[in-house]
Amino acid sequence: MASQAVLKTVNLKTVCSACTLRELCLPIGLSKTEVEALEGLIYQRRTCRRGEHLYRAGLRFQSLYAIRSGFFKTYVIYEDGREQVTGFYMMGEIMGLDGISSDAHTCHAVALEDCEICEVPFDKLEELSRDLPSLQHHFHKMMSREIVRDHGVMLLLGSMKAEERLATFLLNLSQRFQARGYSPDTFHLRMTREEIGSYLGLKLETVSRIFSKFHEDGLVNVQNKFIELRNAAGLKRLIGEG
Amino acid sequence: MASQAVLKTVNLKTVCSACTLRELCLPIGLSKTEVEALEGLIYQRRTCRRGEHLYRAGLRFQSLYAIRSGFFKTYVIYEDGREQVTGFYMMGEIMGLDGISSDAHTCHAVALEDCEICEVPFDKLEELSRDLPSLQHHFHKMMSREIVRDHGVMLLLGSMKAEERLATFLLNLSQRFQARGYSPDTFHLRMTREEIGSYLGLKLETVSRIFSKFHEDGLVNVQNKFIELRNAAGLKRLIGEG
DNA sequence: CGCTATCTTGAGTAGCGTCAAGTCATGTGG
DNA sequence: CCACATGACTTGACGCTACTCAAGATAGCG
Repeated sequence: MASQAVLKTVNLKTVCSACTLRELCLPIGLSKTEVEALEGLIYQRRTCRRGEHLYRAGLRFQSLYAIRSGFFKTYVIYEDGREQVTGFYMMGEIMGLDGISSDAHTCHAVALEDCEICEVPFDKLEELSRDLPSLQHHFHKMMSREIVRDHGVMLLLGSMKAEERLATFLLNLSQRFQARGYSPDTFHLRMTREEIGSYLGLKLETVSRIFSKFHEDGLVNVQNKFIELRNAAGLKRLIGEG
Repeated sequence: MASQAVLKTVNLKTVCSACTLRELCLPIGLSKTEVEALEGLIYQRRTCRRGEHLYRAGLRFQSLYAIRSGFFKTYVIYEDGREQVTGFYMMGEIMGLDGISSDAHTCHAVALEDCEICEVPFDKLEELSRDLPSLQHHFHKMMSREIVRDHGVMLLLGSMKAEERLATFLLNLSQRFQARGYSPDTFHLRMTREEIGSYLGLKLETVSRIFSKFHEDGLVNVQNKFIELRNAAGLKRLIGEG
């Protein structure tokens, strides 16, 4: 508990230029002075405890949020109460891009574990990006990447079977952990079966059953939220045969 | 044929400031001089015949495309040949935003009828938007709107039943036609049942069956591609009861 | 007018959802 | 530190939705 508090303080002092995530986050490809300018506009670095909402649909949009550590889910709620998870976000990723369209957030963002985030006021970011073409361009790339990511989810939801969806999901997580320097084969799921199911358009029982089947087939070891990929090639093959 | 050619010439001469779509397209909210600056960077206005591809996945990304008239679909193809329609685009809408992320288009765009489009070189647009904050902001809104739209499709694909999906689809088309000054109750579908099905995560037979059911229930008149909404409220009610 | 693409409709089936019961993990208060 | 409550997960039985396969009708186009 004490060591955690210390860690938190250290991290919160870190600036973009010293952040290990700068190659994944907004500063990608910026020069030293450009990164310093970007640092200057970060409104505040703060923490978000597990279960806490970072923002809610309908609230006024003012800032984007870069995740320094931790794990979030975003979701939308339809009029009749239906809930759809629209994404899982981890360190180095930017949340809140959906809010620009109408000056209000259109989805909810909740922390799935204790998190640290950098709040970036959007008007300041637009202002700065007018002076820094490379920041401007990288910001456009990040928005575009979100669109491409969503197209991938549409493909998954629209034309994959349940097993293919879960295999795709696991391989995607694996690849993102690897890009952040973690093991691609061994990781903890931060979300429940129900949240996975919502994201993949499946019921939680189906997710559970398929985890069990993958386990039996020797593709993964599953112990609750602890996942070990035993045969990533097998998972990939599973997707290609639809 | 002759009258069509004349029409085409007239339209191609039109500039943004005189375009009836300026309230839906990039010039939204720009001043007169700003719109003129935007006009200056439009690379070319050209036509695209039915069945012709405007761009293909993998090709170098250079421009965005604003639709002046006509109808497009975009789709992605997975390694194994699976095809997923990711969107239908009509006049005033911008295509190609997905290409920014990697300097290459990530999906295919094909005209579903003869079209007229304005090609906007992206580097020029970034350049100009550095000088025109309102253009910059509106461009960001358009990208964000695309993300929000995709979230809506994810909700549809992830948690709606077949009938709800088709009802949502019809109401969405209706609303977009209305926003363009056309009848919200009477329109021609430009796409096949198979393309609708791909977009909605359904098979073409299912789409056909549900059209027939809607017809029997007095919700819509369906005569091939000609659609007449007879009871929009009924369609809306149908969605709310999932 | 005939060819082809598109659409409709039917019958049978597979895959995933629903409902239900029971197990396991987590955390809290006594 | 243990007992218990609560939420999360697993597994089974059954049912329904949407898919598959197939045949025939219709529309669009040369």
